[in-house]
Amino acid sequence: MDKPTVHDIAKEAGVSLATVDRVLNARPGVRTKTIEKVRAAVTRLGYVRDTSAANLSRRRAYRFVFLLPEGSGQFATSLKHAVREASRSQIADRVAVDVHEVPTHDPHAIVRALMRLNSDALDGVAIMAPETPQVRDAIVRLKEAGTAVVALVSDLPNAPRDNFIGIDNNAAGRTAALIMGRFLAKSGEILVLTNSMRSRDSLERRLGFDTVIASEFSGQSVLPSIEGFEDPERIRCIVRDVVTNRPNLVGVYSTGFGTTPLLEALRSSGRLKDLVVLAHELTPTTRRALLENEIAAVIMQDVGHLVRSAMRILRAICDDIPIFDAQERIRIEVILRENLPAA
Amino acid sequence: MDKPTVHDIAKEAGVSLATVDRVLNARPGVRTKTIEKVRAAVTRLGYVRDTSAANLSRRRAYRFVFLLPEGSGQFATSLKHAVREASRSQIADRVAVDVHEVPTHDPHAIVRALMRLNSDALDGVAIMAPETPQVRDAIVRLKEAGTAVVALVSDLPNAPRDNFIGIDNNAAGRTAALIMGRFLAKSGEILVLTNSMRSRDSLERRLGFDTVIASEFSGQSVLPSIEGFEDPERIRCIVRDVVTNRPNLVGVYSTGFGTTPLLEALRSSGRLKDLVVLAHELTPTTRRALLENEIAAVIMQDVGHLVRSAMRILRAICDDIPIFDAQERIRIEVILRENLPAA
DNA sequence: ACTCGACTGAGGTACGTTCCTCATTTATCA
DNA sequence: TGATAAATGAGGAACGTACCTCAGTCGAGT
Repeated sequence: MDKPTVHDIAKEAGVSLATVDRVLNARPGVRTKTIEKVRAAVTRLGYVRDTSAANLSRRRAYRFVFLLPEGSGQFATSLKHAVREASRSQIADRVAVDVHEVPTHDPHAIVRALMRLNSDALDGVAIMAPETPQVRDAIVRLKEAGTAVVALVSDLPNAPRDNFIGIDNNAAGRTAALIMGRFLAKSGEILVLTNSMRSRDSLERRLGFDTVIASEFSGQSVLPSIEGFEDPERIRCIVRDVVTNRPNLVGVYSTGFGTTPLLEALRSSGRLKDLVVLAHELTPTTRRALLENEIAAVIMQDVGHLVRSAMRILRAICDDIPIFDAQERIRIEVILRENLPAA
Repeated sequence: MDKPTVHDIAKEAGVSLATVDRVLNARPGVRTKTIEKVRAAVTRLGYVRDTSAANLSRRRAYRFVFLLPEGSGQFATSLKHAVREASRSQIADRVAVDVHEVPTHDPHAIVRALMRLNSDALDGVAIMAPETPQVRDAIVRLKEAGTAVVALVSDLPNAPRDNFIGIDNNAAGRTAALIMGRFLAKSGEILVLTNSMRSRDSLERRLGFDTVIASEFSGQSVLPSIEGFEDPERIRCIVRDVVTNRPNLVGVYSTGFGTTPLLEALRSSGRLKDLVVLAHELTPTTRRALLENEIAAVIMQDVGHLVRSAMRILRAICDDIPIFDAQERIRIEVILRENLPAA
């Protein structure tokens, strides 16, 4: 009736506890035939290892590093905050997390940060960074040293990362397009502000957006992307320019960072209330803009979920246990003024 | 450097391990002064009890019951599925879950099911049922017997439930209204199909919906609610009637069960594609309708999250440890065709 | 000062697992 | 067939906590 333990397995298989242990932990010195006997007993009794007891016994401690974009961006800040919060919860039981900040726009700095990581004192890494050949090489090295690696927010599909934790950015762009198309009362031009076309997530969002607008809202035309490069002044400048020269502008889609200067520029142009504005990520800026009806909708991913997911997945990889996908799928959330989560 | 243990606390406080144990587990026979000393040591060292070791030691096993609406409704089915799935995950470590199904429309049956529960063999209950005085009394009894009780999906605000796990249904209705209002190209009449005005969640959704339509989309008028009472034939009938007699109908909002017959009736009327239809909960029916562009949007709550949350919260209540709110907040999710989660 | 009861200490066992050591058995090959 | 290595058994200590017993200490009231 009770959950079977290793002792039960030993009895059932007609072997000693030591042998069961050797089999369960893949230690050498057991005949294939004996291994089979133990395996059979395990399935027959439906044994599942008690992870907490196991971790207690082996004094397991997980050491994880989060490699996040440095600086004051609101999204990055909330990510860091989420990491801190998660490390104080039950999920972070027996795990020590370090956050390393790197300037995202500098590929060398990212690689340097990756190289600095000491695989001996490390069990897993969660990386949010654009993919470059050097980054890929650094990840190969980490993997070879036996470190678990997951990509966060922006995928690194050509690197041997164990997992990607984030939304399907193409679908996010498509979703934004659908909302934009249906919210727009009249047809005209749509401005897309991206972070940088080098970063995979921005690119995919733009692609998805264009596809849906083209196929379903052919009355609308999408202007070439503006790259913000995280430079507020640059963004303000360009946006002002577009607003002045494009009287036919009806919508704006901000795919990444830079929503704050964007809104500033639009606000001062006096045309903000006539435009349908969509942005990504719920930050103090976008929250306020939603409440003021300046932004129609925000596409977001739950950073708390993102971080907790990363921790659970890193643990699962370290322990070589299966990942519970349903729990880890990051949703593309659509936030309107009325379903704004409590601050 | 390492995490402090009870031994460290004992040393730090200058008392014996037994005393620390007495204090930590609120056992009698310790002077207030000594309690203080131990408490001080705990905060000074930042001690946190190792829950897995504790549970291992006390051979803790949680026995929970989920009281869910019986029958074939798609939402109820997916809830039950989520319970099964969750009980096979790490969250369900050391917990045994039972699902009891009750006919929701029969208040007596619910009460009978509640009375049948044996508090001695039970640590917690998650209930999804409309609130009636009898239900409230039964919950009072459960609480008095020391059982943890949480309300699921539909709140029981006047019963002494420990917690409500579900969305803010008023906000959900408001969100639906906002989408409806912005999606509608022309003004007209909106039909609202509810489950039953007796059930709290339907009522709140309707209220929120009306408020926002009235205040922000005054061109639209909302027809009196149709109560479906989970009777497909009845729903088909009434909907057919409304569609025929209301040429000015522009939108339909289904707040609960009954979306399948609703869509059937609308489809056969030939007017479906001209209407903006909103529904609740992602089911095979609504999923398909989204893909076919029959439904514009679905408001949903993640049932998997709901169930896992319920389990975590029930555990937390049993162990008398704080609840990690950020993780437990159930989001009002807006699902469009493009951000449909993978099946 | 003595007694009684409340408080405290010391030590043990247990939970299910890991990871030792050491002795013993079994299979394999010369 | 004996030597040798491989496989197995038996047992114990540890992880951090809970909970038990029993003996000892302390303080208050008489």
